[in-house]
Amino acid sequence: MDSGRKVARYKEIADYLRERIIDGTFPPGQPLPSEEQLAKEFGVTRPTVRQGIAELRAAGLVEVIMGRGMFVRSPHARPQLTRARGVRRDKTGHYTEADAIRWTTTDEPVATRTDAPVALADLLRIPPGEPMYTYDQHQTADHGRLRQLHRTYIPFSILVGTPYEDTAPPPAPALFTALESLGHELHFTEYVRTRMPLPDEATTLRLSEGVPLLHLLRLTLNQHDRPLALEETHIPGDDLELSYSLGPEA
Amino acid sequence: MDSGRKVARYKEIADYLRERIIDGTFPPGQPLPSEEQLAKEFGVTRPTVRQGIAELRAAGLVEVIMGRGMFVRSPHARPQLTRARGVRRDKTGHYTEADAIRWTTTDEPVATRTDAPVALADLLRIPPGEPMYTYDQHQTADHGRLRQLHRTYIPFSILVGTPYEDTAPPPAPALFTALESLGHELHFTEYVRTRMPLPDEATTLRLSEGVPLLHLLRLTLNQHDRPLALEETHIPGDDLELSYSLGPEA
DNA sequence: AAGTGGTCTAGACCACAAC
DNA sequence: TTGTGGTCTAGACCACTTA
Repeated sequence: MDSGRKVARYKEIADYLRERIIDGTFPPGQPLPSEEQLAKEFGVTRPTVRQGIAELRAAGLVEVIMGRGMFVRSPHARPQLTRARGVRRDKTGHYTEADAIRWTTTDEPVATRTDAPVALADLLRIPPGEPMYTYDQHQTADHGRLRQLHRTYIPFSILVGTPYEDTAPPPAPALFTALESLGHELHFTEYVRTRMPLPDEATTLRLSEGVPLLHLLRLTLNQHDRPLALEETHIPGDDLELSYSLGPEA
Repeated sequence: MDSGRKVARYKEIADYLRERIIDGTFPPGQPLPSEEQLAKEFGVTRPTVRQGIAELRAAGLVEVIMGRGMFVRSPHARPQLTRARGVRRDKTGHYTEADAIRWTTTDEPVATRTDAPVALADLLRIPPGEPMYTYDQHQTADHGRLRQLHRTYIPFSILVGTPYEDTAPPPAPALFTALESLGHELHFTEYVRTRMPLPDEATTLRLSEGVPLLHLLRLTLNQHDRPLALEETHIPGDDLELSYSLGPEA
């Protein structure tokens, strides 16, 4: 007979630990009881304990370090960093990022030719399969504590009849200065999505378990609302926030 | 001897399924082989198969329906909905949301009095513990397909010496019209974060496993950059994206 | 009734980290 | 060497869904 118990034993264990993590009884960084310990206390076997822990790992509430133990994370804490999203022009008219982070690109960026997949072609309002210059950059800053994957897409069709027809323009944000020199007046739309990372994304961005990523798509448009370029950025979703300034619009 | 094998059996199973989900061999909605089936094919026991599946669930790649089976989700698909973030003023000068979604609030919103926790006090630049009017709204739209949790915070100190000292102002966005009538010129800053939901958040927002949530904080400021109010919104992170328009700033 | 996933036991052996 | 988590077996029984 099992009717007396409504919740699974492993869920009781997960709830017990989660409550104390949320209410601060177990503060961030604190080592939690070992699996063996919890198994004894709750009168269950280790696999049952592990099932409970798996729930907390997937929720980003704990971090498990092999051979050392299980430690409290703090996914609800105020993020360490706020990244202002936007594009500025300095006194000389050059475009820079609003957050002024100085990225180091691992592996010098090289322009490659790719054909637009439907999802991107849609945003850029070009036919699917149309060739684009593509920069793929794995960037780090602050001594490796900040990481992001950044891609710049520029359709060939934007560049025909310009000095950049044969020599690729630079990746963003220097790209914007180049585009402006072609007579475009720029504005931008940024799209924000979130999802869990794939294993390789988790590895390159050094995401720990239960940490989602932010997926940004920034579209560059000219004064006729024609899409000129697209950037795609993948950012770790923990410990940072984005900020946008919203003026009231008429 | 285990030396010949580098990767765990359950990981092989997860990789096998993940690859085929990503490359489209198993399209969204497709039922995947049963646990029993996979156990037989890979020559392992069911718990091992389940460990592999747990990984895909946590990544939002599959959805398991009790008694029916396991089905492919599509967390990488273009979102169904784009929500333009921002605040507009219509012809009569009233403030409205840029996305023009017509929310239904379950349980009529009631202004309650709460004391500012440090995190919010910080943003509002008021002392921690200062009293605030608080509206807590669980909103749905599009026949329940859209859901969000929305909170509006207004510090008492903003309202002293105004007609709203005794009668609470309305929640946002009607709040903005009220604030403007007090002589404030408004602008806004929005902060975007992401994290995995807590169990109760997953329940109220009807999030399936492996789906992160978006956490928005929108600060209302006046012409002297004084914070007037704060809104906190929790939104499901799947199947929708936010959009922001970025003008180049000088 | 048959098929699906959900929970749990009671072990075993391994890999890694710290002492 | 000891303690930690990581992997896996070989079952058992239950709850839910569909036919």
